[in-house]
Amino acid sequence: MTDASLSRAERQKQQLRAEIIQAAFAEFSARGYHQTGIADIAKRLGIGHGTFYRYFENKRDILEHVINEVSRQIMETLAAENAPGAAGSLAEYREQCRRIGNRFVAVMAENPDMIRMVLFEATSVDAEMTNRIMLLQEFGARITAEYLAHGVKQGFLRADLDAEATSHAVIGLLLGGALRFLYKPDDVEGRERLVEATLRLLIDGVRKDG
Amino acid sequence: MTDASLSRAERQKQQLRAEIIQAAFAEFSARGYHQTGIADIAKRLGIGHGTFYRYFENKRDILEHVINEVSRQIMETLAAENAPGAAGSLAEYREQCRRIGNRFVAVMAENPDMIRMVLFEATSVDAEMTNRIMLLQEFGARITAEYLAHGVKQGFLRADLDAEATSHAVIGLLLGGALRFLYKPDDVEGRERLVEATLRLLIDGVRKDG
Amino acid sequence: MTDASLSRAERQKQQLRAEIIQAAFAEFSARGYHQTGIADIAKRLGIGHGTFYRYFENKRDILEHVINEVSRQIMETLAAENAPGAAGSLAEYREQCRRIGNRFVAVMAENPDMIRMVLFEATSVDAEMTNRIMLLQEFGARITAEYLAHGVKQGFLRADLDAEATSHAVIGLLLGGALRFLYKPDDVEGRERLVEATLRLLIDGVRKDG
Amino acid sequence: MTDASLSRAERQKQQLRAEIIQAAFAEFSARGYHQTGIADIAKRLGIGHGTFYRYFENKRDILEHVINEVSRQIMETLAAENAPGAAGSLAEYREQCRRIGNRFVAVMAENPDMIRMVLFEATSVDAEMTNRIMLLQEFGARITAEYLAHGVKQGFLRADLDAEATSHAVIGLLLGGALRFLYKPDDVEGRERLVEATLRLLIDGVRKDG
DNA sequence: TATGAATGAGTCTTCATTCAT
DNA sequence: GATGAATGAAGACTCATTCAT
Repeated sequence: MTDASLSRAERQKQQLRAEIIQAAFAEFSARGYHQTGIADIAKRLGIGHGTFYRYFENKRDILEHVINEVSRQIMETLAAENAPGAAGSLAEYREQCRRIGNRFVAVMAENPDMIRMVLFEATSVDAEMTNRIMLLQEFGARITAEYLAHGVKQGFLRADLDAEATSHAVIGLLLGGALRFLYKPDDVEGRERLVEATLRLLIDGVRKDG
Repeated sequence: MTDASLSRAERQKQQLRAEIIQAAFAEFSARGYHQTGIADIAKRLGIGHGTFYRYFENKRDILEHVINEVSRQIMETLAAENAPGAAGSLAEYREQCRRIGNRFVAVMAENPDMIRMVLFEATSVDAEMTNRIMLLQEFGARITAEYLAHGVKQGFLRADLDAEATSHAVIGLLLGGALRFLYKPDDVEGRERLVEATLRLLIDGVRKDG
Repeated sequence: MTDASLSRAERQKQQLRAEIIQAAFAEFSARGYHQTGIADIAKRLGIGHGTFYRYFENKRDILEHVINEVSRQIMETLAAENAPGAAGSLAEYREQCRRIGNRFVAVMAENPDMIRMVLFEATSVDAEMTNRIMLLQEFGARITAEYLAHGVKQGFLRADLDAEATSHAVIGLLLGGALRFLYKPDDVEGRERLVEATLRLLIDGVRKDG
Repeated sequence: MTDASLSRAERQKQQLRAEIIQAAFAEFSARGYHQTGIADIAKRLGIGHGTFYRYFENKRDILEHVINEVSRQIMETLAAENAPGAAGSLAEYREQCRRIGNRFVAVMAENPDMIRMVLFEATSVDAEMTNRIMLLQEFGARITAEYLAHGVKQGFLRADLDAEATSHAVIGLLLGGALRFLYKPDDVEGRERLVEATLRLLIDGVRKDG
């Protein structure tokens, strides 16, 4: 994202831009989008709040960028490292799911506010923003569907599995898990049990000869 | 809720009170809590906005009542008719799940804004309100856990099932399904496929000898 | 004020009217005119606040009647019993002043809110009402001037006394004393010392051969 | 109060702050505290009413500052120039009283609304503010008591003078005089007669061998 | 006649956004 | 480019007053 060919001033600008997004994320998460003023974001960075408007159009604009950033991280989490076609057997598939699950858990544990941001704050602004969140879900579902379809083709998931419909159910599983982070952020044991239960439910629910 | 022993005036008051809650629900769902003014609610009913304050303390208060009403409906939907201990076999259990699922779908289909209200709007107001929503989830999970524990005891769900942890996963399934109603309110076919896929995932994921 | 020839209903009406004035006085004194609502007055009497408007035009109107009542009491206190021409010597004059002073103190001690009402509340409403309070002062000054003029004529007050101007100064003495009741309602000893000091200042300040 | 070391912007800010206090004083005096809106104050200065809130917390806050300013001026008037211990004889004492009296008259004549502000408006807001006004009186009384006590010690005021109690009576004299300014702002002759009569009453009322 | 439900004018206050310095 | 002073639209809430029952 940062380019070595940029001038020093240009890089500083990019840097501040990123910091504003970070600060906005922090404030929006902590107090909520509607309860946060532009001045709060600026104050957190120690800059004048007029400066904010040199980097972003308006309050809605910064939310957009915050959500973009969070979306990017979530999508990376779900998509990275594990190609849908990597698993060749149910055991490998189970391992792949566990890896993704653990990665998802790790990211959420590190920053539980990400889920609050996309599910609670972004969805209270306007239809367009809510729609973006829905598309994010859709994206997750599509990735998931590919995994499932691959498993069916490979023969270790049951042949009559409705990959597309099931993928939405799987996204629900992820959502349910994520919400537990918000309600009980410190319940590490409960979280691990939830991961296990979810994986078991998922694998047993989709595998062949289940 | 309405009492035949109440005077005519008293009944009219109860009636208007209920209508204000209805109107507030409609406005909050349509434009969002933060984008809705008390005047909007009053205008929808054709009453003066001062009248609103004869029935509710303030904006936060009406939200509370709206959420109470929605919560009540959701809890009724999940809890009514089907006792956790009613199923005696996997087949009966499957039927029970399908009945609950269909009922849930029917309620959501009739009023998809209920989920928007609890998941999107209520969660953007303050910590206390968000917590209430979390408790609603918790309630759903507890009911679900009873169903699961019963199945384990009866022997048609696998003995090593972690009923409590799994119940949270099941709530996620419900949530995921509900969100589809918001994104694609008119996709009846997709909805039916999702119900089927979710039931299949759930049953196969928990049943014995899975 | 109440007339035996009035019908029973009429007398009840007069009675309630008087009670409303009493209640308004109590509320205005306790919370202040601007902080008191018509509903507060009605609630104190246990009547509907619509009823209020059957007895008084509006909020301003009830204040007018409260002030009239208080004015009447104050004027009675100052004027009653002691005719300006009653004193024939300095000693008698001193006794007369002491009697009036004690009477004034007794009335204020019984109801210190009277002074608050006329000096603090009534004067914060509008020019017309403030003017009425000023006229009340004027009335007090005129009575006082008569006492003083009489003393000059009788020869026990100094011949060059400016009765009219001095009368305003004397009203100031009364005011100053009255304010002490509000600030230190329970300082009985201080009050008695103030009465003594005021009388001494007054008598020595106006007597002949001073 | 203004500091030469302040930046230009800082000085302008101080300036506007002072102007807002001035404007608030003018509006509160003219229409009354309760009848004055923040918008009225802003309009008088030709500034947006949002600007007001950059300088003062709320309506109550500006009143506090107005009263502080008026209090300061009144206390300066009463306390400045004339040390309580300056007079060495009754003649000097009389001159001192006349100087203070004239100064007081001059200040009141220039701005008769000061007395309206402290006595009428401030006392109609809440108990705390009323108490501040009482303390202002108390302050005046204490200064006065020092003058009186000094006179007693010097021997030109009578030995049995109750300086403290009498001081409250003297404050009453000042109050009574001040109220005349409000009722008859243009009666210069009456005012001079009142000053004379008050001084005479005061001096004769406290001097030795009276 | 008494009531209190309904009303909306009026006011405070916040905060996103602009722009002169 | 950065700043923060200024702005006013917007919105929550109160309460005196009216009037149907």
